[in-house]
Amino acid sequence: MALKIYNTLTRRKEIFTPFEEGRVGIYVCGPTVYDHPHIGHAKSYVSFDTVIRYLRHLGYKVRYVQNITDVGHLTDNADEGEDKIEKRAKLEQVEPMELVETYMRSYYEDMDALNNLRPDISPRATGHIPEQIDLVKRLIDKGFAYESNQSVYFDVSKLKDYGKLSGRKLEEQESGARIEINPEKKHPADFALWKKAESGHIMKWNSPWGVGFPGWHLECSVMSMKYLGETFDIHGGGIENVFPHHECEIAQSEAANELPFARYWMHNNMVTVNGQKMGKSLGNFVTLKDAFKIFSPLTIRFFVLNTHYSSPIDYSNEALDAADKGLERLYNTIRNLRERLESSNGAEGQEIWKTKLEKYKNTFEDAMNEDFNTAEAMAVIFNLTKEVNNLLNSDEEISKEVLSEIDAFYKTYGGNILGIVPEKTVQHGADDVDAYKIENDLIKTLIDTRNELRASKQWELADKIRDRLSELGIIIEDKKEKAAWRKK
RNA sequence: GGCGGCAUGGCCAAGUGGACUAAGGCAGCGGAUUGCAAAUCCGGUAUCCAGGGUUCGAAUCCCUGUGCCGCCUCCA
Repeated sequence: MALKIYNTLTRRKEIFTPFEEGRVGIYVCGPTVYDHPHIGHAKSYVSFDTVIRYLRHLGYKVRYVQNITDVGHLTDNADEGEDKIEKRAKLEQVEPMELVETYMRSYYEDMDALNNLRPDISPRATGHIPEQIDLVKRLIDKGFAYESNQSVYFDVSKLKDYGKLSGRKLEEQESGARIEINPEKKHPADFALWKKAESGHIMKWNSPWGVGFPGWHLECSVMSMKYLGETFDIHGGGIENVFPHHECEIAQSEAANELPFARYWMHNNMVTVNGQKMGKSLGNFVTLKDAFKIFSPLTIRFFVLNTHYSSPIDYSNEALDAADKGLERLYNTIRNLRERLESSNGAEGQEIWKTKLEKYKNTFEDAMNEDFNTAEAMAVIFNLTKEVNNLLNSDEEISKEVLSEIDAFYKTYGGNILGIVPEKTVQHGADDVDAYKIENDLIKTLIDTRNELRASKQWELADKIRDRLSELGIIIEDKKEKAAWRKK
């Protein structure tokens, strides 16, 4: 079955065919780094990370470009107001570039924790000013842009299909409904390609039109075409950026190149917090650093992937608790499986499991092929998990081959693709023998003592040890062969 | 005002015309297992916001209504 992607441009699910055989170029709008990343970033970048992981699984050679916006675009109405980065830099009394560095590091720190693979190229807007100026020049030369009071605007009336992504028609827009009309523009929908720097503006560059800075749609056009070509496969971003940001990117790029820009547009939906929209300007956002204090990053990843990328999710402690427990159950099984694998000593393989795993692989891929249906893909993993538990609980001997094939399934599908299964199941367990040697030995001693008590039916004392350990966050499980323990 | 989306069991959430007698997770209930637990397994639990229509057949398509949300300023 072929991979299908919902394309915002055509408003339908389409079979994905790359522009160049075997290769995929994908550009995803990155963050503006003027604050710590929040839970909305987690949704967006976990979703696209999974897309990239899956494309690679299918055998494509993927080039993943995700920009860092380090020029603060403007705080309030269209093309007016203060620069966000400068504003924040003033507040923190640092250089804008110092601020950018701090939050860029913070961003990668959190993305790494979420187990997102780093993009192949992370271009920064300030590193591509000459290219941006070039594009503006080309647009002026072609008659798609005009200079006005040392700023340059894109003339939307010159582009006949402006609005094709968002489905807007110029004449339907109620101009000035929410924003002041800028008298420098010919048409209210015209957007800035280059802005004149007012006095006091710090981040500014020389240009043919005077000292200024680039308009906020420009960088994405420039950097995507520089690294992926004038026409490339997938452009991703948040749904709130369909208009105006992505619409303007298309306008600029296609006007300049006279070629189609991105072929597939993918938009992920938003995060609400306790039912309310979360937005930077609303100030109600949950930073990932705060969320990580309560929930593990992989729990958040699991939570995100449990809903389709194009659906909104509501962040709440209850929802995260549920995700945490589900993930824990999965980890329990994988830990048990791996323990069993270590102590297993051969026996011949059970052919039936080969067939079963084949079936699970196919259903998993069928789900992912349907526009990256991660929720369904995870259901496949849980269905398998139930069967694996049955197998592990049964008295029959299990071959090493079967155990390792199941483990390989978890590693590939749960690990490489979904990114929720770690190589080693350490974080809820006691597998990391070296790092916790004393801890491990102490607990083992207690368990041995307790086993002696149990052997002589001194239940009260045995239970007391179990209860006390439980208070310390250590769960003891009495099994047939030996008692196991794990962290809560 | 314009454009777009959503409404599925107690909660979260897949499914978008026919093996749906509706996946999966969480919670709860009954049972198995256990010295008791934990972990695990088994079982029961929804007719898909309301009304109308199309169809041999609809959660899935169309219309109307109700409710919620997003975009039209920056935002992932």
